Amino acid sequence: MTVRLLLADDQELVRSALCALLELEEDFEVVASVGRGDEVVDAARSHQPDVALLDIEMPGLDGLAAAAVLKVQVPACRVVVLTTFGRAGYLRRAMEAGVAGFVVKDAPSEVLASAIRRVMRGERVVDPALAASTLAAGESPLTARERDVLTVARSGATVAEIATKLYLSEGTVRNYLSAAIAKTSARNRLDALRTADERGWL
Amino acid sequence: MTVRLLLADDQELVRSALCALLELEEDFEVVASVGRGDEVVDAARSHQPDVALLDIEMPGLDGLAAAAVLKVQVPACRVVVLTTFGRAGYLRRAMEAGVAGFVVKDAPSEVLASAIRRVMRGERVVDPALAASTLAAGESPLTARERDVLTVARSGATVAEIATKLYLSEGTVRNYLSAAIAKTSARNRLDALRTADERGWL
DNA sequence: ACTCACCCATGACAGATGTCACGGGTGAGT
DNA sequence: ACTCACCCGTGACATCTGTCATGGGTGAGT
Repeated sequence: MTVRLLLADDQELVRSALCALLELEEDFEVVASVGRGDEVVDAARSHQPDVALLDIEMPGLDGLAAAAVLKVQVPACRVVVLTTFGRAGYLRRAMEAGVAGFVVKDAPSEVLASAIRRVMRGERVVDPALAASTLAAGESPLTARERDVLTVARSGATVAEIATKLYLSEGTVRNYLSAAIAKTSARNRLDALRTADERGWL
Repeated sequence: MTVRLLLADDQELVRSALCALLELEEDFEVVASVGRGDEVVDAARSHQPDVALLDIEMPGLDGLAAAAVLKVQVPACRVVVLTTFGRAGYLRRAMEAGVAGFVVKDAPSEVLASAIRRVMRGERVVDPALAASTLAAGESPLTARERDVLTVARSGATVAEIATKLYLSEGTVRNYLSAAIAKTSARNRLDALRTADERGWL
């Protein structure tokens, strides 16, 4: 019984390389391959894969968002997220999206193959080291607004510009930034941005 | 006549996937495969590949630095840089390192194959769109010291901290930062960091 | 009803940051 | 010799940031 696979990765070369790699396994068959997040669901509907391998960084639709939609629209298709970064926030969001497996790209290829097979048996597969770091990073202490302010600040905007963009007063923006800096125990706006980003709090 | 290839990429999965992909071609043979930049030269010496495929982001030694060393130590081995980002600065540094080809990972797989074959014929291969953007970004107007200050600032350090770390006075640090901000026509330290990074000026 | 967390805002203040003008030292190129 | 670019520094100034106290409004939970 062969496993029918859907591949989604925005990097053409990586995608076709993965395809070549997986086709080497006797029991795998790649039935569809897309380069954008918003093409995942359509492809899954028409090809009915058993497992979808999704990268997170994709144009159109985030891989995790795609996973969430897939969960509803094509529930028979299980999702394995395959991404470059094992960042804490990603894992958390992935779990919330109902993902069955989470594999980082610097794992050896046997890990991916075995993850796919185990997911097919109904198991949930996550790299233990990753799970630990996610637990360590914890839930995001940032409120919605604090996140908003931080993400706008990321582009290098001044307080005044953030205020205009979010229809807030400058004082309010400063307050949110201050709160965010305190919660990340940073010294700076920049520092806060860095650590919040690292822990997947954005 | 088969082309002997050396693969270097820190992501296990991508590396073995690329290996599978390239082995599909009749005239390619992967003779070595490493995951760290500082293993490239040793592997090249012992396996004598015709072409080395190097990723840029690697632990130990930068892919471009590895290319430069290779140029001297194993001159018979041509280098093709294969990387995620087509950032302007990378291309420039690659050319300075004497690289023969530059391919981005979101190119289709035929591009990589043909690039390798063309490099074997002695040609230089660069994506035209990439070359154009590099030309547009231009040379870095930043002086060495301005770069230093910026890179330290990246970690979210304050002026005082940067000063201590670089053994400078605070005033000098402020001056350099100010100059860097002006040269990138940014509004901020953060903004300057962003744009300088984008253009490969760091 | 009451608490609590979050939203938004204002005002005030210390300290950090960015800008400017200025000066002195070095080495490379003309 | 002279220019020029870069290095490093100082001092002063305006502005931007980050912090704190304070207060009002909302909705969810007890």
